[in-house]
Amino acid sequence: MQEHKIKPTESELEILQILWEKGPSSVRYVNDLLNKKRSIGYTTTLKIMQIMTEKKLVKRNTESRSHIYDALSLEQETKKNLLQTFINNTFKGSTASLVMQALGSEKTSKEDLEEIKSLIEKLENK
Amino acid sequence: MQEHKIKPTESELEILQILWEKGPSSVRYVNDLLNKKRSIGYTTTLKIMQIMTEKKLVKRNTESRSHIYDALSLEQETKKNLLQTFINNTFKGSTASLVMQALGSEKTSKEDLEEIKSLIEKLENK
DNA sequence: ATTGCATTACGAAACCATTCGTATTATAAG
DNA sequence: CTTATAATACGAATGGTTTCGTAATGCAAT
Repeated sequence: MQEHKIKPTESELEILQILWEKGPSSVRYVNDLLNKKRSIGYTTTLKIMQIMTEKKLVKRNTESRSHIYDALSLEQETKKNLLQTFINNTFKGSTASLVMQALGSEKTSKEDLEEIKSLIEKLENK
Repeated sequence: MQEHKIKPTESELEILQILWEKGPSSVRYVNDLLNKKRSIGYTTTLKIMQIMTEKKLVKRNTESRSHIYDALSLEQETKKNLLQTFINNTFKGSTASLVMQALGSEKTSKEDLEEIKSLIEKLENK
């Protein structure tokens, strides 16, 4: 369990997503991946990851020449927190409003709709 | 249709929610409502609303002594944009992931679940 | 050991949101 | 008209993110 609310910034979240997906990584590796999406300098990525270390969003292994960073916050936990904050700010705390808006305005595949429907049915039978 | 992406800050969104719900309002009125949730100075609220005017998030009528502000962006449109950005940043663009996370980790009432289910069924029959 | 390269460390600049103190202005009451 | 009150205008401080230049450092190859 975390002490403080985990609220990564957009840049930090970008990096966390990479660490969650790829596992422990060097700055070089993360920066290369980021640059496939947008232009960002190496030292910028480094700086953000150093700050993330101070904030305990990641931990780093400094044994080898190039430090290896690993996410400390869990993907699920973090997304859950971010989502809760977002629902509170934007949909006045109503999960249903969020879901209606999401499904209503976005194109979701038949398979995804089916999956969501069965989740709902599972939730209803509890 | 808007030229630029509408991205109100948290404070601005707080104010927009009030304007959407209550209609055109004075700074005094908005500030009083805000202070039911949290402590915020009158001139702070004023300043934010002035900035929102510059950003064209609201328009203001300066005819009377106390200016009356009105939301320029539509509630639906704005929330849709914010949601899309959030899904992109946090759920890699997957609406289904967002919905699963939302329904899975939050307690949603039976009525809401039913409503969502019938929305899904309506979407499936198109 | 020296050189060259990649990495980390440091610090500053630019930008933006938030906050509020103070000054100015308009209105209403007397 | 004068004064008190309430509103707006202005500007500045604060705090945080993002960005990057430059310096220092470690490592590997010669």
